[in-house]
Amino acid sequence: MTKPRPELTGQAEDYLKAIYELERGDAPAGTNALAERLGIAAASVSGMLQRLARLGLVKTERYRGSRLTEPGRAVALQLIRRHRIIESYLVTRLGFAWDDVHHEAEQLEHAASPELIERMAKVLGNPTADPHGAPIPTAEGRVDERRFESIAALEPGAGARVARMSDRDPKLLRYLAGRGIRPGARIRIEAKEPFDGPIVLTVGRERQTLAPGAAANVWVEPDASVSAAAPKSRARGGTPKRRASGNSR
Amino acid sequence: MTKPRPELTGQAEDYLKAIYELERGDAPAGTNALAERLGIAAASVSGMLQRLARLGLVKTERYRGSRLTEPGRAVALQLIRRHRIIESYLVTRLGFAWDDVHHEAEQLEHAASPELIERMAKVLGNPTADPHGAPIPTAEGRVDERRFESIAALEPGAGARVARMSDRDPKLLRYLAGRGIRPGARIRIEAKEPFDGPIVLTVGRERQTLAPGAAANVWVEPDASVSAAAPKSRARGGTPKRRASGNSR
DNA sequence: CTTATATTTTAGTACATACTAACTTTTTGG
DNA sequence: CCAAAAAGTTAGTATGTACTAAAATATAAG
Ligand SMILES: [Mn+2]
Ligand SMILES: [Mn+2]
Ligand SMILES: [Mn+2]
Ligand SMILES: [Mn+2]
Repeated sequence: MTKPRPELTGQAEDYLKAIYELERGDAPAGTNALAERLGIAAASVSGMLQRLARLGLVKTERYRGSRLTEPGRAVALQLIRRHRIIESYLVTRLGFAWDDVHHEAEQLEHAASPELIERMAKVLGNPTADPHGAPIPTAEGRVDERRFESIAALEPGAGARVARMSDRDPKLLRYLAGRGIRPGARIRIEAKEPFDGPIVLTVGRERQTLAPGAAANVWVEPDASVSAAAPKSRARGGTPKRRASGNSR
Repeated sequence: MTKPRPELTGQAEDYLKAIYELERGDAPAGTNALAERLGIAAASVSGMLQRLARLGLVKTERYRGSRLTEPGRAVALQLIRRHRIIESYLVTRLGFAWDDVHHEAEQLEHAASPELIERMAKVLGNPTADPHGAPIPTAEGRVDERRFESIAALEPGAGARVARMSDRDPKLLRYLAGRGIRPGARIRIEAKEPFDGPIVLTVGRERQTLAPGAAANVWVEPDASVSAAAPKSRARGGTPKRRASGNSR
């Protein structure tokens, strides 16, 4: 039943992926957000969105934003599958550094055939997450879409397990990894300065301080085994904590 | 010293590779030949050649043909290196069929970074030939450029070792492999019918008949150990044997 | 030599993708 | 509710790459 969708360009694929990553349940992906994410002028994005709409891959509401149609979503998920399997393969079979594979995968994802991807996946034992903790969609397009909270959203006293981190900035990844922060790591928030101040946390048994800009790129799931420990002091600050919502970027 | 040549498109790279493969010592690559090889209209090729000339990658003599400049040749050789290492990797590490990798490599060669290629090469132990017997240029751009004779050019009685075969047509590759003809195989020409008739040859100890159209895609090096055996009957035919020249395709 | 054929280039067009500048619509803050 | 700011779109242009049809040049045949 899979229609032989007439070869999309790599560019178009990247747009679909970006929309997938930016639309948030009810909220469609904004043109400016897409433009920034893709490093392309907003005007150009407008144009491309119209083409994608014409192809039935996105639904655009003028001046309001865009969301994927079902076919568009399917394309995006396949691309994401390719990306994440490639990343996994490069790290585990070819010795790439985990902070360095994103860029390579960004290119290869458009050139790798489904056969290649399935062969890689098989060699790897059909992994379900990439090196950065991101879930890998199945060949049928199913994917774990749970959203996690970022470290920046946790309150002092909270314990958590790092589930996933953004792979887009190698420098940031290296910085975080150097502090022991990587998928699977257990952390506990010790203190949090107001006004977007630094976050003090324990990683393993090291105490670390993290800028909220960095913390926003690390998503965690609650971890009861660590949680109960520290004193649940009322958050002291002034700024009303806006729940820094799930896994953007 | 390597100027940061401003990212060529994959298309442009493929043109350069095609020119490399089609120019023959003195003879420049013809526009029509390029067009056929690339599956593109001759008029379009004319246009691209002008752009490549403007970039200093080819030298075109109007109405006469094109040849690579030194920089152009360097680009072509790097592309060929990527192509052949990818083919080798896919066959030996990912279980691809050797008659099936060409198409995949044709895409990946434009997306794979030098780092990826060198990592693959290392894992493979820096191979010097791809699965079809084609030599792999070094990272510095050195390559074995010997030309071999095709089976079609051999006289009855001649013994030879298969050095290399065209990888462009999977069906043909499967056909030939099914007859034991693959790089390294030892053969001997038993008879050759005139007027482009079939070629009778021994592969291992099997006797095979081969159409000249197929034989033209297999290149061999002389093998003295087999050569002396059969009776060197004078070629019987009428057609003056035009030396079917080296490794085209 | 001269013409017919083969090869190659030019002209004109199209599509994908990008840009900047100018304009329109929506959102926000007073 | 309204003006300013933010977000998004349109207009006009550019580049890469392709096409077909027509013209130019080179080569082969008589
Ligand atoms: Mn990409
Ligand atoms: Mn990743
Ligand atoms: Mn190619
Ligand atoms: Mn090959």
